[in-house]
Amino acid sequence: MASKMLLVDGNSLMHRAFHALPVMTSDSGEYTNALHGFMMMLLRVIADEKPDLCAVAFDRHAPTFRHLKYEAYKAGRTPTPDELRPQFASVRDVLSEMHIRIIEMDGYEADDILGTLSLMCEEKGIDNLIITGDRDAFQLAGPHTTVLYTRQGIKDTERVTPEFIREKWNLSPVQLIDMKGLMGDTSDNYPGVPGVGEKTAQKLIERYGSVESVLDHADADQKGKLRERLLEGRASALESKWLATIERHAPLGIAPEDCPLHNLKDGAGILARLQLRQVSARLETLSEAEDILVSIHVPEAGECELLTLPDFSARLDALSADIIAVSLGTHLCVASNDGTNIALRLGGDLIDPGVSDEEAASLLQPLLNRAKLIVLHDLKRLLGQGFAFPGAVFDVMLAGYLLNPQRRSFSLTSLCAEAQLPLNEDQPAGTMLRLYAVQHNQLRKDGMEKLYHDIELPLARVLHDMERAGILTDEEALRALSERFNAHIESLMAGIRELAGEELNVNSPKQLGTFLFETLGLPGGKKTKTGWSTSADALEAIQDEHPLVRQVLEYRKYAKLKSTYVDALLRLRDREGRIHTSFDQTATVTGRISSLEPNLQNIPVRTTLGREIRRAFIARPGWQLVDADYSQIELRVLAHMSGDHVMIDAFRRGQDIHARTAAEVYGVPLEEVTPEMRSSSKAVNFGIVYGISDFGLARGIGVSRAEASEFIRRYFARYPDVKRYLDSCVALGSTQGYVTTYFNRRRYLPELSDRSYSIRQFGERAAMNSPIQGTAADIIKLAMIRVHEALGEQSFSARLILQVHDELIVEAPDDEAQAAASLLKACMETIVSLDVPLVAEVNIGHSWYDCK
DNA sequence: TGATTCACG
DNA sequence: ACGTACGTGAATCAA
Repeated sequence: MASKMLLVDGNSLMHRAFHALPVMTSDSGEYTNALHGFMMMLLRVIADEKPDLCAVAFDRHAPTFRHLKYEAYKAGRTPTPDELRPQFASVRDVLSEMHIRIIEMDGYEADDILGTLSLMCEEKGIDNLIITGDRDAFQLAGPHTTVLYTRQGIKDTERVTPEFIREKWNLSPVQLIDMKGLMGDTSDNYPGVPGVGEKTAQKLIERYGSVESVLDHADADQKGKLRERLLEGRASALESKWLATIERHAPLGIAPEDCPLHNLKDGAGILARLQLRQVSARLETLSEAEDILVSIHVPEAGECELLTLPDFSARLDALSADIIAVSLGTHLCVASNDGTNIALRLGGDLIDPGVSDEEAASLLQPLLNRAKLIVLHDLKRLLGQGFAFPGAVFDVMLAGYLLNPQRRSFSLTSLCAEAQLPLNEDQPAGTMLRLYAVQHNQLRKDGMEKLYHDIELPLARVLHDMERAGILTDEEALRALSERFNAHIESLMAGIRELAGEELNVNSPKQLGTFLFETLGLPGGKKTKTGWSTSADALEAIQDEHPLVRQVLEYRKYAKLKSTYVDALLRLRDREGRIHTSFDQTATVTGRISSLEPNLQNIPVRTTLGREIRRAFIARPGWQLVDADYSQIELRVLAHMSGDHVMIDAFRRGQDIHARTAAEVYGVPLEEVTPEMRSSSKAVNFGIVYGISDFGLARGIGVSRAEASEFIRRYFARYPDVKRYLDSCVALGSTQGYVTTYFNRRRYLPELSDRSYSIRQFGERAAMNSPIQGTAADIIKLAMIRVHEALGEQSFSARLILQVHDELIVEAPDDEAQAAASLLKACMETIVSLDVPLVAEVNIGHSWYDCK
């Protein structure tokens, strides 16, 4: 399906609407008649024409502007009535709430802007419709351009096409300019040739083709009064023609594709405030059908040809199309929107060696360099395989993730399956182009284009650089820890065997549970789905019952540290001793990134013993680690999103938020908060972020469920806006089926309509937590992109190497460490501006352990 | 493969 | 009458 653009002359339509309707005001006294008429008109056209792109142009009244054309225009115009003027501000507000692009520019009138955009559309083959009450715009009509002319009122419209103009005047659209040059225009205050009206002008242009030609032949061909008038009016005619010509090459810096229509319904709020009931109703009807409005050009993909290396290479060289899909699997497959769809077999066997990844990369690189857009699957992976993408990229994997982060697979196969696109395993590039079209549309419809282009996609390149850089580990330190832990493990194991008096596999929860609670008959055993619980929680509760229990807990601690961390790290070091984790950008439903092989986001820190492992993460000799972490980012996000004044006040004053919470909830002055009061309040703050439940809180701080419930009640009494906000998350999640972050990242919550009570409860907690956790994730992702960019631009040798959800780690040469620390802190604290300050704490040390 | 446990934010 | 704190990944056991 092809694109379709709506181009609206804001000034012209507002004037038309104003004069067509009696003055109306809202209860608060704002004039709304022009606004009402304008919006009714606009929404009707959107409903009828179903455009997917739309822009509204306004004249800009810049007092410093001295353009001749503008002055001439202004001179002939009556001043804007006082009842209309404020409505121009309102219409801008409404349009921006509806995400409709407003364009205005010093030195250009609205019709110049529309003329420029419609020419761009013509060149790209995008059908476009210009809505205006100004007949001058007829000159813009073309093969893809129709002028929707609104007559005296606002209901009656005429579709002006080149054919219409030919029929009516027997002229081409641009010849209307010539006609206007001769006849002039009283309302726009240019004279043309005095005494020449529409009929005469039309006949002359029909015969001679242009003003210049009419004038050149006037002396010889004409006689009498007309000859005299034409000769005398020569200068005036030429100037009038120039004045009547709409500029079509204004330097807008905006392309049609930058003006997508999406989420119009976001304007509902402001329309309600302005009491535009009819407009609201029309918007609502329209929004229901909104998803069928969106369409973009889907390139046709022909049959895929399997080619030999020379043929493939020749076809690549000849390829000039602008959108190129590239897929790398068993075959290197390339498709483009000019219909090309070719494949080359990769790898192969001993008999037929085929083409290697490196050869494929160098073969493809020239195309990657010159293509306007490369569509691919998993940018970070392809960067790792040696491909470079200097230009624009669309990653269908990341788009799929944003569209629904909950799906279990983001493989090309499963993405295509969901979009109902048949995928041939050997030739996926053609299908990928179609997938791109579908996703591009959907992202726009869901309002996630900015999130995609400004956060998710650029982050893939940052993560690639971080993976490649890796972090240095100290082999000696790791070996020493391994042996030290091993000694503990062996002696604990021996002790346990002795106490148990039999061969007991402590690693087996089943064996351990049976032994403790049945063989030994210890009291107070809790059960899980499959048997006795042997979790640390359960064991701590019975540690005084038998000496073996404490030993098991101890054993578990050391075994965990050794196998999961120390030994795994030793295995995964590269030749230089660096560890390269993989960041998975599509693993979480909230928008966080995850780290695997090894997971460097769960390196121990909470216990003294575990924290020792951080001594093994070091900077190169002569370098430092610079570690910055956000302070309370999730609670700050909550304060901002809920708008709760008490919480905002606490952060603005730089107070200890848990202590302040305790003071509020216990009703004591800040100075009188005891460590115990602070500690339980801290647990409640955590609970709030997790989606509070009395049961969960009771377990968290070891009080009765009733006490926890009372605690929560008091908390919400002091933070009423937090309560309102969390409730609204659940309500919104239920009505629209999903919740969103500050940057419009989406999480669907089918759990909220599940039959099972406990699943619905889970859905509610997720509805409260996801916008908070997700917004924090968005913020640090933005900070990572900014830090990465700043380090590069300012020629630092320092590199971003790790992210741990609210913490960034940079490796920097000694002499850059201070500057890198300042840069990190500044980037992280200023990356977004919320109603509360963001605070990042920075530390420099040679090891991760030292960054505390 | 799923369940359990435990490390992190 | 039900059964929960939110989000992850790795090691291990038991089918």
